[in-house]
Order: sequence, then structure tokens, then C-alpha cells
Amino acid sequence: MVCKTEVRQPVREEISLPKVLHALSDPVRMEIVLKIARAGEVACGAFDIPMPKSTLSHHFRVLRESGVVASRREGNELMNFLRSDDLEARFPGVLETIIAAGNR
Amino acid sequence: MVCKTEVRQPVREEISLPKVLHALSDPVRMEIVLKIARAGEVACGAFDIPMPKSTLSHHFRVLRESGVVASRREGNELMNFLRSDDLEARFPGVLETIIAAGNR
DNA sequence: AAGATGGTTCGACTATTTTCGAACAACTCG
DNA sequence: CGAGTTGTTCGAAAATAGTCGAACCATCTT
Repeated sequence: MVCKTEVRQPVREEISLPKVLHALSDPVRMEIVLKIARAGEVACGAFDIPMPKSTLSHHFRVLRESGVVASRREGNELMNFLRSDDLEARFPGVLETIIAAGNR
Repeated sequence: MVCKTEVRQPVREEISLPKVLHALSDPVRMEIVLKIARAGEVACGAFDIPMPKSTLSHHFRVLRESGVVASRREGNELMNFLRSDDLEARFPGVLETIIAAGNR
């Protein structure tokens, strides 16, 4: 058996629109995405969302499994970034306009 | 008491992005939206989706309550149309790009 | 008025999501 | 090594969403 703790992030071609939209349909996850969009890369711990770590981790998992976010270990922490290129290639304009709309 | 069977559709200012995205995150509802987008106006009965009427009705309700779709009685049937103007005013480009993405 | 047609509502059931604490794993630093 | 930090995984419980049949409502036709 391999990769017990590896999160399965879809490759570009596997990213599905319904899953992306579902991932973005949660206010907490939308906040996460907006913050990443503003900052470029954000560690999981950088969100002062009043919520247990496990719950936050769940939301990151949904974002990763949907293909919206990818993560990369940087020493002790996980840096999260948007998969803008993949999303733009697959669903042009979708993430962009949603982020713009989310910023009011 | 009023409007027992009136569906509560949000006014423009009340349309919420998470609810819109949730409405569009279901494949059946996405199909409905795509068909309406192509045809302009579609009666509920015009969907040859293999599914009981009550289930289809449920999906239309979600679409209406989220503000994505509005309906108008035309004699015996209900004609459904997208609230493109309201959505464009509130979340510019979002519905458009999602529909384009949904059409592959 | 009675039938036929097009949709909605209700209630029950199932399935999926969300939430959370506790335990665990990976890494850093002293 | 041992302690502190960061984040994940594992159950299990609670909330939300989807599905469906039966009954119902509205409208048109006869």
C-alpha cells in the first residue's frame, strides 16, 4: 500500500465543475480561497477562523480534492495556493469571476 | 396568510454567492441551467430527465430559491428562465463563465 | 362538472456533509 | 532526545441535501 496520508488531488483533466462549485459554495472555504487569492500563498495556520483545527483541515481537504487548492510543505507548515492555471485551462474565467464576486 | 405555494425567490440584493454556487454544483441542476441557457425559456416538463416529477420539482425549487432561475406561468405550464440580469448585476461574469464551462 | 395535464407539497427514507475531540504524524529547535 | 508547533486522520454525532410515492392544486379542454 502506498500514500496513506497523501491527499488525492485530481490532475487537470480530472477536475470537475460540480466539485469545484461545491467546494466554493461554503462560506468558510470561500473565505479561505479569497485570502489565498489576495496573498498568493497562505499557510493553514494563517486563518484566524474560530474553528477547531480538524474542521479547518476538513475544508482544506475538500478544496484540494476538488482541485481548487494545492499544498506544498514548507518546513513545518503547509503552504496553500490556488491551482489557477489548471482551473483557467479547464474552466476559463470561472475562478477569476467567482473570486471577484466574492470580494463583493 | 398569504402565498402558501408561492416560491420565495430572492430579490436581486438578496442573491447570495454561496447559494448560487451550491445550486449549480449539482449535475442535474447544471443540466437544467444549460438547457435553459440554450433555449431561453423552458417548461419544467421539457426535461427528459429520467426522474420522478417530485425530484425534478425539488431541483427547480433550489434553483429558484438561490435566485438562478425564475418561473412564470404560461397557461398550464411553468416557463423557466435564467435571472441573467440580476446575476450579472450582482456577480458579473459568474453565470456566463460557468455556463460556458458547463458546455465543455 | 369531469378529465387530463403540468407541477407542487408532504412525509419518510437514504446519502452526503459538516463538525468536533482525541490520537497521531512530520517537522523544528533547544 | 524531548518538547513545541503544524496539520492530518479517525470515529461518531449532528445537520443538510437528495430521492421518491402519494396526495394535492391550478389550469385547460370537453
